[in-house]
Amino acid sequence: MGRKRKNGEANETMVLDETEGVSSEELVQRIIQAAGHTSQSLGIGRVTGQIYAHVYFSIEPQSLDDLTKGLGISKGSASMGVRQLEQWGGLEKIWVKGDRKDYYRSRDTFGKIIKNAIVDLIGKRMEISSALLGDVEKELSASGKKNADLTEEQEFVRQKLRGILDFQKKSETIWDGFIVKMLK
Amino acid sequence: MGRKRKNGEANETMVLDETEGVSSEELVQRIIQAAGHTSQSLGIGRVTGQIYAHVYFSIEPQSLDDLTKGLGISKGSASMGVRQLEQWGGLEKIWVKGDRKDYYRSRDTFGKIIKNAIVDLIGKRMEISSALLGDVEKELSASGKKNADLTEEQEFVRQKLRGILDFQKKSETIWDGFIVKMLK
DNA sequence: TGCTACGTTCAAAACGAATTGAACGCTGAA
DNA sequence: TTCAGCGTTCAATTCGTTTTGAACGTAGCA
Repeated sequence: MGRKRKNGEANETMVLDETEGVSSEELVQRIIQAAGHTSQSLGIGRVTGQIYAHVYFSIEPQSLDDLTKGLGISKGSASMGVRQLEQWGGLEKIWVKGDRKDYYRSRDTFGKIIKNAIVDLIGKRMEISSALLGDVEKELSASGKKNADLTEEQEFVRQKLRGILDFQKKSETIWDGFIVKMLK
Repeated sequence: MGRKRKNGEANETMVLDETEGVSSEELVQRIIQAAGHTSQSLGIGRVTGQIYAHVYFSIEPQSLDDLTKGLGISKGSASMGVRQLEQWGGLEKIWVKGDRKDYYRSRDTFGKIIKNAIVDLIGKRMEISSALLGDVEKELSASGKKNADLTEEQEFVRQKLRGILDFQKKSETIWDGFIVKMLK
C-alpha cells in the first residue's frame, strides 16, 4: 500500500490492489462506509451507522471530537447520532476523570441494539397505521349493528375490510416473532 | 400532512362523529389515506399504497384515468405505481375489448405481494451491504494466512470483524424465516 | 468573577427522493 | 394514411429529510 498514510482521510476511491493485502486501517474505513450505507438504506440515516462502526473499531473510547475528525461530520451530527445510539444501547458513555469530554465505547449486543432501533422506528410507524385500521374496525362493527341490511356496495366494502383486518392480525403475530428472535 | 387540496374533499380533519355512523365512502377514503401512510413509512412511497387501496376497494376494474381522478395524482405517478404493483403481483391487468384503456383489478394475496415487495426493496439493499461485508471477509482470511503473527491492532480488528460476520449469518437466517412465514 | 472547553440546539442550507407534466411513441379506427 | 386516445418516459420541479454551523447554556478552573 504505497498510498498516503497520514490521517484517516482520503478513503474515497476504494480501489483495491488485488495482489497485495489490505491494511486493517483501510479495511475499517471500508466497513465504516458500508455501515453508513446499510443504516441509510434501513432508514436510520447514514451517520448513525458510521458513528457506531467507528467506535466499534476503536480500541480507545471516542470523544465527539474524535468523531467529527474521524468521520468528517459536524459537531451537531455527531452529538445527535451519539445520543440516538446511546438510547438504542449501541454506545455507552464513559467518564474519564480530569477530562471534560464525554467518551463513548460500543456495546456489541447487536441483536438488542437493532431490536431497540426497529421498535423505536418501525414500531412507531406501524402503530399509527394500526391505530387507523383499528378505528375503521370500530366503525365497521358499529355500522354492522345498526343496519341489518346493507347495500351491495356497503357489503362489498365490509367484506374487503374484513380481509385486511384478518391479514393485519396475522402480520402482527409474525412480526412479534421476528422481534423476539432478533433479541435472542 | 400538508397535502394538495383538490375539490372540496373535506376529509382532512378525520374527526369522527361519535353519534352517527360513517358512510362506506368515507371509510374507504380514510383507508386509502392510511394505506398511503403505511406504504410511505415502509419506504415504498405514498402513491403505491393509495393506488392499491383504491383498486382494492373498487368493484369495477380501474383505469389510469380513474386513478388520477380518484386519487388526485398525475398520470406519470399512476403509470409508475401501477407497473410496480403489477410486478409485485398486487394488481393484474384486465383487457376490455373495444376499449383501448388498461384496467386493473387487485389481487388479495397480501402475503405474496408484501413478500415480493420486501424481497425487491429490502433484499436488494441488504445484498449490497452483504456483498461489502463478504469482500471484507475475504480480505480477512487472506491476510490471516499471510501474516501468522499480527500486530495488536490487527488482531483487534480481526476479532471485531468476526463478531459482525457471525451476527450477519444469524440475521440472514432469521430474515429468511420471516420471509417464508409471510409467504404462507 | 471571568475564561475556556465542552455538548446541545435549531434555523437555514444542502441534499435526495418523490412527483409532475409536457413530449413522445404506439395502436387501433376511420 | 392520418388522427385521436392511450401509456410511458424523464427533465424539471416540488417536497421532505438530513446536515451543517453559529449561537447558546453549562461546568470546571484559576
